[in-house]
Amino acid sequence: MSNQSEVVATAPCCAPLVREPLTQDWAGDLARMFKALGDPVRLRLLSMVASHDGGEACVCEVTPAFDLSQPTISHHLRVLREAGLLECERRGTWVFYRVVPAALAQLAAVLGPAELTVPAVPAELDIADLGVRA
Amino acid sequence: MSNQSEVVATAPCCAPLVREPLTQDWAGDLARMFKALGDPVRLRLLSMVASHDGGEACVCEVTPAFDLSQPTISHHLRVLREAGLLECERRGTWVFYRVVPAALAQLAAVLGPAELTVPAVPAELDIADLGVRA
DNA sequence: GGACTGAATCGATGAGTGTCAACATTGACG
DNA sequence: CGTCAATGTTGACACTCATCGATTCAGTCC
Repeated sequence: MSNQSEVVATAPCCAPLVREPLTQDWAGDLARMFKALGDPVRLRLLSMVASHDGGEACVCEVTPAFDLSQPTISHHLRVLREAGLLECERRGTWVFYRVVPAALAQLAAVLGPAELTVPAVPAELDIADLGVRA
Repeated sequence: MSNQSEVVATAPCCAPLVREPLTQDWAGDLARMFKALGDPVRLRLLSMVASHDGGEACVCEVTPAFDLSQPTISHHLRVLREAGLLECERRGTWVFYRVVPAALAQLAAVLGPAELTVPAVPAELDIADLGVRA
């Protein structure tokens, strides 16, 4: 609704990935994180945790959303945790997961025309546009 | 007080992934792209192409950087191409690859400026460090 | 303490993936 | 034409991964 206009097209120098070839070590680290995201179930898990109230969710809250067994969900959560994208904390009987913002920020920064340099305006940049333009 | 912090407070919506649970379809599409990035070789390939002069590079220019056979490199390039992250064009004997900026932008946007998700202490979150380090 | 609930781990299995050697294809150049 | 160099494709193999059932571990409540 509001004028999102041409806010996006900033950042002349941009993502490290575009600026110079990745080192082998760095590519390995990043690949481990991207690989963790390379599964629809894990992506949805991450999103559900991130968008849940308080930025955290317990396993029993996210499990019913999938047609998968509890061990499988637990496995995927572990993959995300070992990739550094999620962290967990036991509270009584339940285990709560929440995202690690810095990890997501790192990935976004590597990929993208970093919105980091954008001042204030980008309330909503329409990803829908970017997506459907195949 | 007129800097980011206030904007952050008034802009609760940020990355789609954090704002609401991903739909199954969307997660599938995104996962296919992330999976393509989930390999160190492919990440380096993408980076080498993106950072090459003119934003494009031919296979013979990137292949020597790896201890892999040429068919293997070709395979990885194809995976990146089918994921929509690269596009290629034949020019004489050579085939030049270049990145699809919109695809990278989409992924970066989905992951989102996690900066916005941390309302309290945005100043101390040094994303630049995360990016360029090492 | 004993029974119950939520979550992680283990072992197995079928599907998927990275890699290579061998072959096919495309275009350049005598 | 015919040959050569640059890429893509195919088939095969080993290895990884997603998934499940069964089991185990951690806490709570009676």
